[in-house]
Amino acid sequence: VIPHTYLPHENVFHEGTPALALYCVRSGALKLFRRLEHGEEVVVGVRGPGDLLGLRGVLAGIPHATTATTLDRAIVCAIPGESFLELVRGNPMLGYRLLVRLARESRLTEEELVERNHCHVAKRTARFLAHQCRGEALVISTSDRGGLAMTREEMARLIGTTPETLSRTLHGLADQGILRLDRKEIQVRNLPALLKLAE
Amino acid sequence: VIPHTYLPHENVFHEGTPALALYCVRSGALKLFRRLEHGEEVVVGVRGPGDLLGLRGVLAGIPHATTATTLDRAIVCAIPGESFLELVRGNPMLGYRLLVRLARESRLTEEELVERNHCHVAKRTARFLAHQCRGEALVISTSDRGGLAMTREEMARLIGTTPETLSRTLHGLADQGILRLDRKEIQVRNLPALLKLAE
DNA sequence: CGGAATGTTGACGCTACTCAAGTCCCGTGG
DNA sequence: CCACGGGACTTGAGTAGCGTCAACATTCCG
Repeated sequence: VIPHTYLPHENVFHEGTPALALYCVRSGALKLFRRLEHGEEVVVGVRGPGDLLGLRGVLAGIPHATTATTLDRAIVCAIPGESFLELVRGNPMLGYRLLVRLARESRLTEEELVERNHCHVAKRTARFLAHQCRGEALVISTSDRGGLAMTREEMARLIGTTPETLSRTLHGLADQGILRLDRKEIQVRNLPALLKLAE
Repeated sequence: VIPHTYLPHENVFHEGTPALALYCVRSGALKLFRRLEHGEEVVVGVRGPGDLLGLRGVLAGIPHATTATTLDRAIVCAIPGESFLELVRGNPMLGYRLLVRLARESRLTEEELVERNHCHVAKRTARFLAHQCRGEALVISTSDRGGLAMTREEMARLIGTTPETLSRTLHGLADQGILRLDRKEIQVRNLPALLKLAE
């Protein structure tokens, strides 16, 4: 119940630590990821305003499965786990609504992960870009208008690939006239085509 | 609340159909899978006794995301969705326990899917085999003792690969003396080594 | 201005899929 | 009983997609 402002690239909680609290995103965006033995970072999802983080750990009484890191400036409220659990136990209607929410969320996560297994990088990239520029045409990269500021490295990880492959993919899209690449900015020139690639 | 016995390879419910009921597995095993545009079948999980199927669809009031098909003979109880929801609404403790269960389940699913993205076929195969022969040494294939009866095709789909690749992988393990392959049966000759591959 | 971080590009290799022969097993029917 | 046919399984050759490594260009920033 205590809002806190995080800077970009701060951890809200860390994989493997006890789930002592749950977090409610007020503004900004965060990524949830796991780290493999290899050290590689696997992004499991991106969350924004209205989303709850760490819910499953708190409910199941197990450590957080993922690390939550801010993508940009974000305001996040921490809710102590114990008092939250008491609240839920004392408030059936809240419990029910959480149940519905968790069911929905769980399905979405499953969908995303299955998609990541079976879609090519080009499609995932198109989807990512389409999702960033909701209806509009400007996205990303050390610019501060419209989209997030992020490096190719970060973008690649969100999409689930490497910077090299992402670079090739983006330039491929640019060659088709779908994007316009300028080191600081990715401009969508042909949204319908992008959406078609994203299917 | 009506138990029903299914034969192997019967569908309990089908992806895309309204989630009118939820199902409780009494005995046997089922696979949950999605079908992609391509027509390809993606197995999302395997469920056994004590597991609930279709929970998320019923709770969220959306169609089933997956198809549930029996792997062998299975007894499954159907619980009408509406009466289940009323039961949950009228029974906070039940709701709370479901919440915990869903949280756990959701995490396990996530883990499995992430693993599938990032482990090689050999490792996933080893894991599958190790999971089948819980501590013992015999598994699978038109035999009826110990494991399930299934074709290479089915096994491949559960592991998330093709029959050809699975065949090569199995014979690779056999060459290392870890397995003994006989058309009707896969025999584990070196369980520790198998477990080490499965990590 | 120089060094570091970031982005781009090329060459290469690896994993696993696809396609296409086979081979083996089994049940069927002559 | 044997020949046959079909399905499951195996094996090989070819290939696609993408990651890795390395060289290079560019920008940022002290």
